Amino acid sequence: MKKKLYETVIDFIHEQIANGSLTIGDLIPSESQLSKKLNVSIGTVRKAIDKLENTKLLYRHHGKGTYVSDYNFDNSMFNFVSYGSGTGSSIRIHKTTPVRKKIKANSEISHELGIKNGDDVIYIERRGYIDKKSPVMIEKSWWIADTVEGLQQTNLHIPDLLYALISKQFNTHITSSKEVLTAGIANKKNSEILNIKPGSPVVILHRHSYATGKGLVEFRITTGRADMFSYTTTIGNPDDS
Amino acid sequence: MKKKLYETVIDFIHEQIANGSLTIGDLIPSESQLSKKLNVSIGTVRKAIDKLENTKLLYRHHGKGTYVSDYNFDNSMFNFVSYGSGTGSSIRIHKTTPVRKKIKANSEISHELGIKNGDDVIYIERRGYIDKKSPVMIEKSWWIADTVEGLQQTNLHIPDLLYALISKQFNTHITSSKEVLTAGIANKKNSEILNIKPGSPVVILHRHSYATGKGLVEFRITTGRADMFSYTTTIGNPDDS
DNA sequence: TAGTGGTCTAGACCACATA
DNA sequence: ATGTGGTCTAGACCACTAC
Repeated sequence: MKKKLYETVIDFIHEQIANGSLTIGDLIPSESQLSKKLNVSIGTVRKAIDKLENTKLLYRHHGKGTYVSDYNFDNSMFNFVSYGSGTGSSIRIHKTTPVRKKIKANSEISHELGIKNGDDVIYIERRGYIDKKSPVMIEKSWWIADTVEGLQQTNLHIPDLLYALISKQFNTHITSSKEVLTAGIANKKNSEILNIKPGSPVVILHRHSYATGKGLVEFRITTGRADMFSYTTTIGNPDDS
Repeated sequence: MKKKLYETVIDFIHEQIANGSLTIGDLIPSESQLSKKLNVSIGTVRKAIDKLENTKLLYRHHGKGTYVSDYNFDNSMFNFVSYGSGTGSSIRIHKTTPVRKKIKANSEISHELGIKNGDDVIYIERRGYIDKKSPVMIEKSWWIADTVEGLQQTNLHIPDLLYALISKQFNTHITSSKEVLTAGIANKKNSEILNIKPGSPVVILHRHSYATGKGLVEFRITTGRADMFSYTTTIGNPDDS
């Protein structure tokens, strides 16, 4: 398949972000500048930026320019909600990473990731905290080993925003995710970790994440206290209203 | 504000669907035909169709044409899930409408809809069934009265797909919605309706819906049995992967 | 006034589907 | 071979922002 011109523009911007030339809040070069630099027409640049705006990596401000957004795939649409308020706030959760190792995929995980039983995967278990006390969420994720080889090394610091690391370190850019949310009941182990009574409701989120040019790369299960999370999303294009 | 040309194209297609000239599965006129008919350039037609494809009203098939999709805003991303399976199926739920009336908005509803306390709203209460037995969900919705005046008349049949009626009858086209989902516990009244034990987990969905040219028009609260629903969504643009 | 993104045009050429 | 959507070009003009 021939590479599309607007994809080279997308790749260029991804690269600028990955290598640190561009970071959150930065103004990217104007459309006409990119057009000259990359030798493509301005319409092609616009198409590329349209796509990146859709994925929320960039946002435009008429008359000023186009900025790198702070949109955070890691938080997904699954947000901490402060007590009593129904509005999904975007309080950032601090995460620890108690477990990380390379393992062989069992039948469930290989099925979810579309690989063969026993293939290498890198397993990461994280816990999310609002404050110093007990965690409010447990996050288990399995990565196809090839794409993030080395992530299991304990000398590699994992920041709160895992995908930012994945982008910089492994040149793997998560551009979309599919999430399925259900409600459930905490089992004994999870209730101990989350410091809630066994039988308390929890929200369970299954996520499949896809990277540019690589397809499905991660499967993740997040379990959160039902009293502390809500899930917010938008359907359709609000700009059309 | 001056009307944009591509909006006239969007309006044209909405109208064709609303008046029945186009319906689910139909091939819409080709881009060049629309371009001639509406006296706009083909690029403008493409931009309009891009937008409608984003809202999932249309989908394109290279070499064949552009079709009206069966995408259903009513079902939202909140889908019935069959027992034991974690995959969100798209089984259609049959709905009854036991309550519909024009009322004055209380403080909560007026706040949610951005209107004044005591303004007219049309209240619709519906229940969703998988089979003939007990309902699996309760749906309460409040509409700004002006936009759907007459919806409260009991001689007006409300189909399972409420938005299809709203589109045809009131020329109001829902193009986007914001949804917030939380888990909760069934109160006494709801547990009786849903035929579950009080204290059982339920999923609670708050939805704000927006229509072309009218902004926010509906606020809705849906309560469903946690054992029978999941919520599925996609973040970003899957085509980029 | 200069620079940005937003809209719109009028083509060319390519890739896919159908007959 | 014909018609469809998909990519790409090379402009024009408008609307918003900053100085």
